[in-house]
Amino acid sequence: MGTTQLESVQEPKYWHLKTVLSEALDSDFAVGEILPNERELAARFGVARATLRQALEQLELEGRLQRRRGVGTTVAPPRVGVAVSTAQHDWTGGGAGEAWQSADCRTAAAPAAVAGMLDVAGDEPVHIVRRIRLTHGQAVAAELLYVPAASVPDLSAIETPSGPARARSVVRELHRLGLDGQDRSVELGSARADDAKELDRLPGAPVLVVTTRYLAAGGTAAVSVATYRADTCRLTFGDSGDLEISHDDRTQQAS
Amino acid sequence: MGTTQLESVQEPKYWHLKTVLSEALDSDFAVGEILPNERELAARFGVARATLRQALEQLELEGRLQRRRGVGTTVAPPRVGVAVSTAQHDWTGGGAGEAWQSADCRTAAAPAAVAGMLDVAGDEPVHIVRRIRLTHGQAVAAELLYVPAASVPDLSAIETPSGPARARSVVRELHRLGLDGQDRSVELGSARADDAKELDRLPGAPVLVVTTRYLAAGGTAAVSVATYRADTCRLTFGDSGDLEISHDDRTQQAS
DNA sequence: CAGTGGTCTAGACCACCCT
DNA sequence: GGGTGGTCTAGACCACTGT
Repeated sequence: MGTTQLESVQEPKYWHLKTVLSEALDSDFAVGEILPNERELAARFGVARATLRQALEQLELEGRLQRRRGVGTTVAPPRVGVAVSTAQHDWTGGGAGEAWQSADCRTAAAPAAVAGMLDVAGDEPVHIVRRIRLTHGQAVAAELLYVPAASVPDLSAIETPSGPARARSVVRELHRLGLDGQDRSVELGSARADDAKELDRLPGAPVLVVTTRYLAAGGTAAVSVATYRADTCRLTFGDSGDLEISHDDRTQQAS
Repeated sequence: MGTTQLESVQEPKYWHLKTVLSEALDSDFAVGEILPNERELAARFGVARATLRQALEQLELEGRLQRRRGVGTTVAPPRVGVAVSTAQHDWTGGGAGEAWQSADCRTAAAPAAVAGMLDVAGDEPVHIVRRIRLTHGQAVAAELLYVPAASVPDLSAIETPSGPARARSVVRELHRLGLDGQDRSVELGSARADDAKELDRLPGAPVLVVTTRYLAAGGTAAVSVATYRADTCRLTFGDSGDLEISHDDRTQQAS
């Protein structure tokens, strides 16, 4: 019959929804504005809530929305550019409005994967420094810095054996070593419970895991595993001075 | 009554499931092995399929599983380290077993965000080169390389106006410019339909979006937007020679 | 064709935040 | 307490892959 097959394509509903919402966000909403709640949105678009949520999840993954339990869904600001640069390094603390905040230090065996990158046995205890990275007052990353005892020989063992003060001591001693180079890798992960708490996210939230091996005196002086909030961060690797991308670069869009 | 509250903690089922599955993968399964299907797994753990799927999704996000419609769920190999280095660059093609494969070239206006990074007007047409990055025969990244006409003045306009041959010409001309530096950023995104197809993933699959601005002769010579499969890739930024991390570093785990 | 993962529904209850 | 997002269920059907 004359049933014109409009929408002949078999595009998933949630994908189409995401596109529609994405365009609505561009035109009808300001940053920080709160959206109608999920039940109402679902009703408005004539889909089940689960389907709507699938679309919202994608938009959150792309950094366009921010959802908080008990509060609501808001339009997210553009992602923050976070420098993970080579030069102005930074176990010192970093520049401008940014900072690593040493939160704690304990001594324990490193996970096998980390022990393998350090030059230590799997069960040898190392200093484990916990740091939080703040940008504009917001926590954007949580880091575990693994430092073999051999890297900080002058560390006075008598001082406070743990806590923030100890953490700062370790970082200070480490800094005196100088730095020959570093190897770094970035991959996608999901937040462990403790990291999630520091980052004000739910466990399992997507994070960018930056693993750095610091080289000094011909060996591996330390290994850092930093988890950055993937929803709000854009990692920048400056190679020639800073740059400010006027970033309305909406990560990806439907074709 | 005497209902002992075992499992008093309020840990989501899918989270607990993920942990259990993760340990099972470590001990009972080999890379490439196929898991029981979702309906059976769900039954075996006494949960709804949707709940099981939530756990599988997380494990896939962390690169531990690979799911293919019509086939099944298999245990994924460790992530591939993909060099996104500073030195041996690489609009030339790259080293060893790796390569960018120029697939196509067309001329059109760049998206607003890209035009802003280039020094061109939003509606000025630029060369858009499509390239695919192969590693061990597998496509790991799809790239769009935006090249203003001004960057490749010697490009003979008469030659094939589009297609792979044209793409290679543009890259060759670009390479003759030399390189003063580059700014790079990495963020999480979701695959557009066309990228997803190249990467053998479904639309919306998580990808690492690497945006690079190539600097030459005091200006921006080109901008590259490359989307890497987040499930299989670990981006490496070597700063001092190569390294081979014996990487059984399982991105993240429950505490 | 049978079997797989992918999408979708219409409910329910829970954990959290605010007032 | 009322409203929000987060979890979970038990189904159904679809799209794709292999044989």
